[in-house]
Order: sequence, then C-alpha cells, then structure tokens
Amino acid sequence: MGVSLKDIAERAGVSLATVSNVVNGYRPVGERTRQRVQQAVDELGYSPNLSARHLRRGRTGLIALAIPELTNPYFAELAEIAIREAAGLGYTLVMENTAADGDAERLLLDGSRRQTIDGLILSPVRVGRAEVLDRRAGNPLVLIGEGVYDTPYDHIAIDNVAASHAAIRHLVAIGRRRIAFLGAPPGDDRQSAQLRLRGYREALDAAGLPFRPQLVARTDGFDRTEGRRAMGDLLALDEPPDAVFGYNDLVAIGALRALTEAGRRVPEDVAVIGIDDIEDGRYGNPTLTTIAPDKEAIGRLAVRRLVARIEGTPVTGPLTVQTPFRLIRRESTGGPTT
Amino acid sequence: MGVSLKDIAERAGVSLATVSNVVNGYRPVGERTRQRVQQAVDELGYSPNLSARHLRRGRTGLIALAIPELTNPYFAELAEIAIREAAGLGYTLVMENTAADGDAERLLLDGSRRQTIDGLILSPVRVGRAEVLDRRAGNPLVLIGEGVYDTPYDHIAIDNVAASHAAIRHLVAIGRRRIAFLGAPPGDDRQSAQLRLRGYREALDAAGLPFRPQLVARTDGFDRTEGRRAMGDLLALDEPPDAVFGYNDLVAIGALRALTEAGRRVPEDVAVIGIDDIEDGRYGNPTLTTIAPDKEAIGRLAVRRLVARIEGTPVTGPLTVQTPFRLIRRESTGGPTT
DNA sequence: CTGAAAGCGCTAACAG
DNA sequence: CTGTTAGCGCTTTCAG
Repeated sequence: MGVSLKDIAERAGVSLATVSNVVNGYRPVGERTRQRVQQAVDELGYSPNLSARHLRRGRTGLIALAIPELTNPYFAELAEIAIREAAGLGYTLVMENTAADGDAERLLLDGSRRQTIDGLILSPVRVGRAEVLDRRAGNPLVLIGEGVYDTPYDHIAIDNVAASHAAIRHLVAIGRRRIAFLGAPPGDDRQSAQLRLRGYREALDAAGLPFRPQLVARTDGFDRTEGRRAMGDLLALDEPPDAVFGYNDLVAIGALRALTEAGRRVPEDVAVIGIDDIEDGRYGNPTLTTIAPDKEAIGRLAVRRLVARIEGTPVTGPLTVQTPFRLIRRESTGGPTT
Repeated sequence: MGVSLKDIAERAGVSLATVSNVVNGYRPVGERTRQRVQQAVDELGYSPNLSARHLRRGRTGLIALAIPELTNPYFAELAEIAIREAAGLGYTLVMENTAADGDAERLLLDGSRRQTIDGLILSPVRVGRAEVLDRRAGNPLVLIGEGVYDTPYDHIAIDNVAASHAAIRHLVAIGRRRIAFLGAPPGDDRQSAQLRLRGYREALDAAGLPFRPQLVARTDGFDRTEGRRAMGDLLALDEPPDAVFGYNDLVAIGALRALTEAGRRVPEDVAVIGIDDIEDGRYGNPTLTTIAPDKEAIGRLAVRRLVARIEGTPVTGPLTVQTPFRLIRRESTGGPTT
C-alpha cells in the first residue's frame, strides 16, 4: 500500500486532521504548519486513497454515461465532451455501453452498479417511461436524447419533431416531392425514431404532400449497414424517392453508399439529409447535409445537471431542456462544395 | 446510506462474517444459514458497498484505457471491445482521453489516478521509452499500439514496419511509382508514425523506387482535416504522386476528400490506402483500401494481460505481442465495388 | 488554529 | 461450519 495520511502526519509532526485539512483546504491552517505538511506530502509523494475517502464521504466521485453504441461517432463526440466536463467538476466519467439492449438499460437504472456510481446519464432506447418511473435506486439520473418525457428526472434533448420539420422543409424547398424516411424502427421502440417519423409526416402534411407508406423504410438498427440495405429497398420501388431523410447521419451515409453503387447521382436524382452532424458527413463524397444538434450543450448540461443533483445544489430551469439545432447544408442537397 | 452487511446480519441472526461469506462465496456455509441470509439479502435489497470493499481489499476493480482520441473510430471500436472484455472479467473500464497530450500521459503513468485504478492500458503517443521506465507508480501497465519497446511492461501492437511494407507492396503491385506518405509527424513524436514512415522508405527501397522527400507530407495531428490539408500540398507539387499511403484511415479519408474536391479520379489518377479499417472507410465513395489490424485481438489481449498482472496470475507468452493484420483491397486502389 | 477519537462498510485472520 | 475482532485510510464532530 502507498503512503497514507498517517505517514505524513508523523513526518510533519502534526495530527491526521490537520493533514486532511491541508490536503482538502476545508479549514484554515496556520501558515507554518501548512508548509511543513506540504513538504512532507511532496517528499513522500502522497496522494489520497480514494476508496477510503469515498467510503467516508458516502460518494464515489464516479458518474456513468450510458449510451447505446460507442462506435456511433455521435456518441463518441458526446462522450468526449461529457468526460471533459465531468473532469472539470472533479468527477470521473465511466462509459457504459448498453448496446441498445433493454436489459442492460434496466440493469443500469436499478442494478448493482448503482452502488458504484453517484449518478447516471442515460440515453434510453428500449426502456420507456413506465420503467423509468419504477426505478428503485435513489441516485440521480439524467436522461438524454430520446423521448422519455414526463418523469421526475432531468431530460435533455433536441426537439425531434421540430428537427424533422426543418429537414423536410429543406427538402421541399429544393423542390423534392417524393421524400422517403429512412430508419423507421421495427417495433414501437426507439422513441426518437417515432418522433422523427411523426415530424416527417406532419411536415409532409404542412407542405401539402401525401404520406406514402411505401416511402417509409424500416431498419433493424441505425448504422451504415442498415442504411445501405434499406436504401436498396427504396431504390427497388416502381417510383423511387427523389429525396431521403435519414433517422441519423449513419443511416444517411449508408444510403449515400447505396446510391453510389446504384449509379444514382446525389443530389440530382436523390437528395439526402441526416441528423447528428458527425464528422464523417463532412468528409464524404458527397458531403452530407444534416441537422446539427448542439452536442456541446447536451454533453455539458447533462453533466452539470447530474452533478448539481448529486451535490444537492439548487437547480434552476425546467426539468426538460430542449437544446438548439441548426441545418447545415452540404453537397447531398445541393449545398456548397467547400 | 443503503442497506449494509450489518443490517442483514441482524435480520438473519448471524454474524457479519457469515453474511460476507454468503455474498462472496469464499468459505462454505451451511445450507440453512445460507438460505436465511439469502432471504434477508433479497428482502432488504442489499448490494455491497464497493468503496468499503475496495478499501479493505486494496483494489478498486477499475482499470483505465487511455487513448489519444476517442473520436477516432479506431479507438472507439477498440474501446468497445475492451469494455466488453473487462466486464466479463469483473472489472469496470474507465476511458481516459489523453488528447495526444504528453502531460496527460505522464499524469496517467504516475499521477493521482494511480490510486483509483488497479491498472492502466495506455496508447502512448508523446511519452517515450525513458518516461515509461521512469514510472514510479507500481500498478500494472499494458502498452498498446505504439512503438515504445524494450520496457518491462506488456506491449501489444501490430508490426508497424511490416504493415507499411504490405501497403507499399500493394501500391507497387498495381503499378504506382510516385508514392507519397501522408502523416509524417512534425517532431520526433508519435513513434508509430516514425515506424510507418520507416516501413515506407524500406519498402520503396526494396521495390527499387527512389525516396523523394517532397512526397512525405507532414500533418499536425492525424485526423480528416489534416489529411485533407496535407493532400492539398501534395497536389500542388509539380509532379504530384500517383498513390498515397496514409498514416491512418482518418488522414486517408481526408485525402480522398481533397482529391474529390480537386477533381482527381481515385484510383485512376491517385490510389489511396490507409491503416485501421474503420467503418467509415467501408462506406465512403470510393471505399478505402486499408491495412486492418486485429482489433478484437488487441483489445481483448490487452485487458486479459492487465487483469492477469493485477491478480498475479502467471502470464505466458512474450512481453511484446505482435498482433496480425491483413490488407483489405477496396475501390481506392482499384478493388471491388462491393 | 490544532488534536483526539469515532466510525464509514467491509474482509480476513484467528478462535471456537 | 460460524463468530469475534482488528483494521483498511479517510473525514468529521467535538474539545481544547
């Protein structure tokens, strides 16, 4: 075992409590004593044993960020932001990969992990409102990104319906009429996909365009592979779409690939738009038009809210926070080349 | 605070030690007692306080994976594998983002974190052999991916020089003669880049091709942006290259984008190859030829080695393990379309 | 401003 | 097979 408080208390000829106060800076300590202690700390290379501290304090300093897929760049980018923010607030963030699995999500909400972490940021995809309400664990929870509303927990997300409206309006504005939705969920899972699909329908309606069920392509998962496959289905239609709105950038990128392979021109034959603004989309050929959520805001706010709840700081603002988004027009809908 | 051992000891009318034994299964416990204890555990919803356990055991059950950039899909994919493997062995993996910063790496090697984690998997980019040898912290360390050899620590990586040879041989085999290297490090940092550059030179030599310094493009970092910028420099040469070997897939993808913007055809005018086999490369236009490391092997082996060191299990096999790689030919060097 | 002492919850000897 | 007990290293009253 390493150097302990006791070791340096002896070395500096003071009590444990004094050393603790020097290390933590809680209570004022005489200048001379402080220096002696500091010197001992430096000489012996002391650093506090966090397990002991946590045991005593009843907190671990760990918060978890649970996301459905680490390899989705959107979540990697979000995680990077959240890790930084947590570190700045003195917390260590551990990532949990739920792999979009309901059991994994439930286990995090209630399982044994709850003893290890002071709080949880969860991006739920399988778990619904009822299960969140049923939660027994008492530590703070912040929800991000999906549509589990009306719970007693903080929830930070973009307005999925409004984002879809913006995407469709853009496609309509550039003259498209047969607009497909790519990435409808198989069951009634994945709230955000339901919401985006709803936004799609509403926006078609608002534009006076008919809703055509055959233009809604289901995917099993939301990655490039599925986007490509489902785009293939759409291209096989008698009257294929002249535009595609992807549930996220990943499926949209898969769609771009399918279009390239099929020899279709983008955007001339088919325009494509996604959501997330992941970096791949800025470097593809063509580059991908997208709805860009404010990841910085989501990541930082989620961590700050969680930490505030953990520490009992009064929290201002509503439980549900809608973060801003903006449309970034790129080549896939006829935007600029650079 | 939650339910403690003591609570359930009282409830079940047994001693603390017995409860502990039931929970941990260390020592045999009578069937009747075990049942009573188990029942109390279930009724009260007990789960052990890990801080206390860690304090007592002197271990935390946490291992850290420190990588230079979480938003590089290569590392995200690797992290996903490592997290899974660690969970299977009863450890929680926390990700540390060094952001390719030397201070961050040194802090992890020796800093305060060392008290929190049982062991560290580090992908060093700035820190060299000397600094690794100087390390004072005593907990186990496994190095991955870069070229810090001849240390007393386990090291798992592909053979960078051999990988470069394979890449260049491929470009030569498809008839290229003016082959550029994209992603030379600015200083003498980033060992792996040095090694890949060395492999590049050796392979040119072996193929009887001259080494032309102007075909080595430096980048400041190793992302898409820098790849694109540096490719622009190469295109501005009087005699631009007919092939580009990128330090990794990310810079290669940036190069592809630069080529598209410049109206060059790939692979007809310029062939492109990278290293890493990230998923983006499989869905770009054109798709990217690459050297694919065995990420599964690297991620799993790194965790297994580390855990073995932590637990004092005898470790077989050499300190430095070279994991296999293979060349995957795609459109960017004239490979198949699907 | 500083010290003494209690105890967070758990595990691992050691006794029985 | 079960119980008792001594800490792991730290923070935090409470006294001085």
